[in-house]
Amino acid sequence: MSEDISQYFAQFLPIEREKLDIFLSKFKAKSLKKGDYFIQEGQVSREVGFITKGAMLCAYNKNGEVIIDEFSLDKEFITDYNSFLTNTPADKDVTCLEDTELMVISYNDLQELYTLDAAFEKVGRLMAEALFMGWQQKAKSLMLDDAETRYLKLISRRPDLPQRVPQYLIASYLGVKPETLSRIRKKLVKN
Amino acid sequence: MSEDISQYFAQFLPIEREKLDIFLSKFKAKSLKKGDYFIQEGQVSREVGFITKGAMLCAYNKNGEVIIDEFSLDKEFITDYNSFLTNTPADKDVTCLEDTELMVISYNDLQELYTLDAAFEKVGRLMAEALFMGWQQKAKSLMLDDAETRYLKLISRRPDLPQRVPQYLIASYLGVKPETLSRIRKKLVKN
DNA sequence: CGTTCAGTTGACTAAGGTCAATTCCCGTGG
DNA sequence: CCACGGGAATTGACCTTAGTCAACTGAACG
Repeated sequence: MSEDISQYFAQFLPIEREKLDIFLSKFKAKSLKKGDYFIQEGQVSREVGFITKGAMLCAYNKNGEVIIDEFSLDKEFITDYNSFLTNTPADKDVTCLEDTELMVISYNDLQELYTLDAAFEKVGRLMAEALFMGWQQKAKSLMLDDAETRYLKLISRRPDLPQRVPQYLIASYLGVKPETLSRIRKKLVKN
Repeated sequence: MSEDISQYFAQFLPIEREKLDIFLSKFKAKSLKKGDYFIQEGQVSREVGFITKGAMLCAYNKNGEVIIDEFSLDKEFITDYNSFLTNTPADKDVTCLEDTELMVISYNDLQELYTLDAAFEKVGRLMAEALFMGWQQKAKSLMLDDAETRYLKLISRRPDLPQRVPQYLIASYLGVKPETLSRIRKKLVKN
């Protein structure tokens, strides 16, 4: 629903209803089934998606091995921004862990909005800044935290994750093997 | 010199000379000595710096241990963007590895520019997008690459770095101990 | 009921960390 | 000009920790 996107923006950005409606009018609904690709490595990502319902997975492929970059659940934006912004092939896969409903906006529509009104340019800037700070936090955690700490942070940030995704994918996200995550969890319940 | 900033923007952003001059007029020169702080953990960063000459170091403090986040050399922007953008205390130190000359712009001046003209808003968006993609690349490398690969990437990206900074700081950047970097280097020359 | 696959557990291995000793480099002062 | 001192870098011996491999358990599904 468009209302979900409205609420998402309202939480961090004051924008007039009228302009918000123009913005929302550019989004189109998209339905994907569990296992479907939203973005495939090597192809250019030409749209940004907003997940209204469902769960998706960003993953790198390291010579055969799947490395989870991020889980994206309801009420989040998703794309390969690098591919989207620079019109170059994506370096990751984005797939659906569950049947997923999206609202998508195309690159061209977004650029058109930017030229239309400085308010949209500002939305773009604030979103880029927010994304940027999120990635910075992620890099910081990768530099400073061990797997156990990152596990605890992940489940506190996304408490429903263990119910929705298999544990071996969480292990991949943490950068450890499933056996190691199993041992981390065992140690945690003992304490 | 202002000209360095002009060139920096020219390389990735078309902006009219007139507007660029307004932008540049907001920058002030700042000189720091080797060892000086540009940003101190716990204090709010209220300005963005552009290094015209010198070398700086972003570092986290992990209970006493220094963890290098990034080296910043000539012709680069620098601040704790998270602190700068959200007006919250910085979570890292930024110090000078060498005597350093900067051009700095304040948060208020930057926000004023944003309201002045959509062109500035656009500059802000493009810079945020560029920063964002840089951090994404960094996180990707932290997830996928081992210390040896990250070392090779670092010295190919910044060939002069080994001459300018001690090796134990590079080890810290790579997330390994000085002994380990020494062994990595030994192995590399043998091959 | 049996197959399948995720998750757990144990034994072993390998890679990086730790600690200590030694060498190298460079600036300072005799 | 050379000797010395101190921090950086290297090297070796040992230890800790996560990875590997294999066996086993358990829940889900036909």
